[in-house]
Amino acid sequence: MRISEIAKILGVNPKTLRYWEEIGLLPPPERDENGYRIYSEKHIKLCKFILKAKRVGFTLREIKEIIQAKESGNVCGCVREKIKKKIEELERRKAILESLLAGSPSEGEICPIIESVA
Amino acid sequence: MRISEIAKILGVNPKTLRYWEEIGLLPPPERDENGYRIYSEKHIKLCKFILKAKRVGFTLREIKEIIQAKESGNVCGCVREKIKKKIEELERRKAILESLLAGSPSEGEICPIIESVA
DNA sequence: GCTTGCCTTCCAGTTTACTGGAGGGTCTAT
DNA sequence: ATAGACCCTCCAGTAAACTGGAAGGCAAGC
Repeated sequence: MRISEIAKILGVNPKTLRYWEEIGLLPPPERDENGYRIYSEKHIKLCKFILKAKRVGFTLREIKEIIQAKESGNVCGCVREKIKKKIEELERRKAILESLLAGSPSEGEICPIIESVA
Repeated sequence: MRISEIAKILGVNPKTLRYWEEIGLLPPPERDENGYRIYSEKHIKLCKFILKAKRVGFTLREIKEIIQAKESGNVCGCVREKIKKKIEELERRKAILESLLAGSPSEGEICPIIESVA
């Protein structure tokens, strides 16, 4: 399938796919005799993974590392480590946010954040 | 106190403080007769708030909005809304990450993420 | 008096993840 | 045969949040 078709399925701009290819995130697809990129189901799966990984906060660099780890075999430990660290980071953030929300006992009276600023 | 002093206290680059001032995040401090910026305790508090807000994932633009909301009075609702949305976002991310980790039943055998890719 | 170490402004570069446009080729329908 | 919708490459720009460097001012110490 051609670039705009897969882009539509994934809900991304075709340029984004070329960009991912350019930075080595996406393996270069076959080309037809016109030089048009021809993508396969494998690409769709990989792109969906990339989008998912992006949604949870991995950078393209990190995603690339995960994909490369897969290719060289030694994967799970590395990936699990990354994910656990992300979760810890999210929990830290959440705790701070909740502490800000919880700051004022009489709900909605004075904003604890702004209090802590002023 | 001068720029490098406050920068040291906060653990940031003096350039960062000038940048924050430039984008209107930090109110311009007084200047001494040489034109040097002179910061007060108020600036330290505000900067600490900024750093905290950054740590939990607010952008400088959002932080600026919060600070401006404070100045115009109508604050708490807006800030609480923002925080709740951030928390929801974090929870969504966390759920996805945990689903990835939970994917393989026999701990450490096959990486569910990579499985879902290949 | 000269170096050192601050400070100033201004301009320019960095990273990440795209996005847009120019300039040009190809295929299909009318 | 010509318009429209694709595709290609390449170059350049965007946004966010800095960071670096040049060029120059001031103040203290040897």
